[in-house]
Amino acid sequence: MVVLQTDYFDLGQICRSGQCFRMRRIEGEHEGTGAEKICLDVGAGHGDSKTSLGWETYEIIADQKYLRASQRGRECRFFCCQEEFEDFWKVYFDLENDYKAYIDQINPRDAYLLAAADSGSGIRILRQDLWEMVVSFLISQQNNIVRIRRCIGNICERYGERKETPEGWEYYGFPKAETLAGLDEVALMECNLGYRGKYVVRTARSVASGETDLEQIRKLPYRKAKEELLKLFGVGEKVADCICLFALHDLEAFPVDTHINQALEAHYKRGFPKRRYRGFQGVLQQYIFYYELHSGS
DNA sequence: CGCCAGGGGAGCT
DNA sequence: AGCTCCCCTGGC
Repeated sequence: MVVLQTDYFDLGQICRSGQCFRMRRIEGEHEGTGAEKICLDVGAGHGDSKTSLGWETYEIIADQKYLRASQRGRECRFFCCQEEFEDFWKVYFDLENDYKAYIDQINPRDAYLLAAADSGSGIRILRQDLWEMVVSFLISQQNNIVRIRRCIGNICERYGERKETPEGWEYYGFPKAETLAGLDEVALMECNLGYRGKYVVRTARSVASGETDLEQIRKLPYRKAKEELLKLFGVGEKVADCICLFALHDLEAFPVDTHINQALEAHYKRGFPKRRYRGFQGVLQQYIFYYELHSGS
C-alpha cells in the first residue's frame, strides 16, 4: 500500500468528472493500519452509504490494470505496491503536475471561472489509454454518462479479458481492437451501443489492420494527432478533443459539448479567453464541465 | 403513445 | 461554416 498526502486531488471529483467511465465508488471497510481490506461490492447506483471514519474507497480500471484507492481529506491510500504506483498510477493520476499553478492563473475578476475551479479543484486530467479513450468517446456521443458507463461495462464483460488481482478482486480488461474488429457491425447492438456500434467496429478494424497506427498518433503534437483522429469513422471535433485531452494529455485541447457551449454562451459572450490560458485550457474546460454538471444550475 | 434530449457526426451545399 | 439528416435509448 502507498500512503500519500496530496492537495488538489480528489478521487470523488475525478470519478464524477466525466473523463473516465470505469472508475466507481465502492464500499470499503477501513482498518487503521490498512493491513487487510474487506470490500463489499454493492453494485452500481447504491445510496449514500457512509464509510467508516469518512473514508471513501474507489475502484479504478484502466485498460488492463486494476486499483483500489481510498481517500479522506488530503490523505490517500493506494492499494498497490510502491513500484506499481511509481511506474503507473502516479503518472495515470497526473500527480506530478502542479494544478494549483493552473488555478492561480485564473483571472481574479472572473468570478465564474474561479467558482468552477473551486468546485472541482481536486480534478486531475488523467493519462488514460489511447485505444480505450477512442472507443469510450465514440460511445459518448449523443449519450449520457450513466449509459456510457453501462455500454462500456457491457463490452468489457463481453469482449474483455476476465482477470483477477492477487487479492482476489475480479475485473475485466478493456477489449483489444483485434477482438472488436472481428465482430459484425450489429453485434454491439446487444451491448446497448445503438448506432454507435458501427463506429466502434469500423474503427477497431482500422486499428487492427494497421491502417491507423495509434502508437504513431501518440507521438504526434496536438494538432497533428487531432487531424489523424478525425479520420476515424465516427470521430468529430468534440470526440477528437476528448481523446487528445484524456489520453494524449494535450492540455490545450478544449472539447466543446452542449454543456460547455451553454456555459460559454452564458458567461463568455465574447468568447472564452483561450489566449490568456494558452496551453492549459483543457484543465479549465474540465472545471467548467464539472461545475455545470454538479452545481445544479 | 409521441416527444425530446443525451458531453455529435456524416454528408452535402 | 451552416444546414439537414441520422435514427439508438431512456425519461417524461
